[in-house]
Amino acid sequence: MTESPAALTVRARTAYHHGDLRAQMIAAVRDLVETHGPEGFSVAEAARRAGVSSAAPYKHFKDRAEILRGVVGEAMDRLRTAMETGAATYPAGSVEAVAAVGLAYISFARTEPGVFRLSFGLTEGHENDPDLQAKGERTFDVVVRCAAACLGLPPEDRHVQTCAYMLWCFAHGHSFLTIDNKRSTADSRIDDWTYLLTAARAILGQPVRG
Amino acid sequence: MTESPAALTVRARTAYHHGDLRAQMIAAVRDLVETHGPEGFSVAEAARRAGVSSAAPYKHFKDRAEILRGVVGEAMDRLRTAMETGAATYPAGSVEAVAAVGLAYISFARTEPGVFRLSFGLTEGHENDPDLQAKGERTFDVVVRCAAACLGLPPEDRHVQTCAYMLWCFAHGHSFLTIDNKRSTADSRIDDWTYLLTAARAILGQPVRG
DNA sequence: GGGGTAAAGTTAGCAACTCTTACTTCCCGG
DNA sequence: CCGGGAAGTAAGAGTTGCTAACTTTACCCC
Repeated sequence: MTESPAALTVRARTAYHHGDLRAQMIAAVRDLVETHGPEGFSVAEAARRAGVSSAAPYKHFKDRAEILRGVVGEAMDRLRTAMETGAATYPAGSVEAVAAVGLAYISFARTEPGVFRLSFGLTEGHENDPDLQAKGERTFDVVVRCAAACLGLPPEDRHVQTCAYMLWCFAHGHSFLTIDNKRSTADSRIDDWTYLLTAARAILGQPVRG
Repeated sequence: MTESPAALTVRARTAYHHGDLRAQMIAAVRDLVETHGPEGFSVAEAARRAGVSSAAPYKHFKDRAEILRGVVGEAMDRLRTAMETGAATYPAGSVEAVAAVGLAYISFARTEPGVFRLSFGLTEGHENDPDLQAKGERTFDVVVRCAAACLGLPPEDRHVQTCAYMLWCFAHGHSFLTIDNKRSTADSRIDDWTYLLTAARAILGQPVRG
């Protein structure tokens, strides 16, 4: 907050002895969750990896659940930007742009299944966190805007909202079923892009009702 | 108690001291998972509820994960029968029958979110269990048969498989987003039935491609 | 009935984990 | 240079997963 060595002070405020343990904990947890599954994570092990005592993390996080929330919050940000850049690679208003958003979603789930599961499947206490809920809404807005552009309707339109939600359902379900290995071998032969494009066309091609 | 007829002997084989601890453990775990979330379950607490020592469950289950697998297996059976009876309430081949299957799926998720999450979201070691995988396939077959009847094609048809999978994705995603409280208030105003019927029409109404 | 056997339960205990408390170390502003 | 506070440590309470060694119980066969 003091302005003398502006940028450095801000960094030093959180760095200190160790060098921003908060960020390093989140990184360590991400790694653990990815390699050992969302359950196979412990504060103790993450602290060990960060090279600090097992009590140190509690100076930065209230409890275990808050660490998870930190990881999820950071993941949500990355997911949203991935979706936005995905949409930007196709003409605004095209079905392809919608499918690209879904592809970004599924790619995230594929490359970081642990964190993805953590973000959605688990309810270790972050199910009603207002901060994360807000981030979730912002992420959903990306889908809404793309659907609106594609349908030529304002984002507030009820039909747009419904379609966007249906698209989200589809991508979400597909992501989970894929990383949970629940798909039969027959399903796995078709690639994500075909699936997404087909779904987007099916859902957005519907007549406006109600 | 000592009757020595065959039927009683079979029961006594599993009953014994306590009265089928295996089943009581599964019931206790179901209850715990439902009230405290999928994470907030411990073998110790479940044993406490069943009125036995914390080591007793290990006479029936290899480890914690096997207990979970037991719960999931039992849940899968109930889910499948619910889906089958759902389909049976509408004329075979109707879109409504397909939607009813989805409704059974979502209703299960709504009434038993903990067990549902346990069955799908978590990967505590049951992700590759062949027994559960087989049960999963049988459950999916219900969707496939309904979709086939609706499309007037054999269940082995590629298009049927794809449509069934898409329907599953939708129901699965909708279930998770609902129980995870990820839906915006706008979405929650539409009921499950309308959603499902719309989705089924959109997906099954697609032209046969490939 | 009386013993052998195996299932089902017990207590005791280890290692690991979460989180708290009390103490130490280090940086920074006045 | 010194006091305050942030960031760390060590030690410990309490819970958990699971194992080992033991006891109790019901059944089978003679």
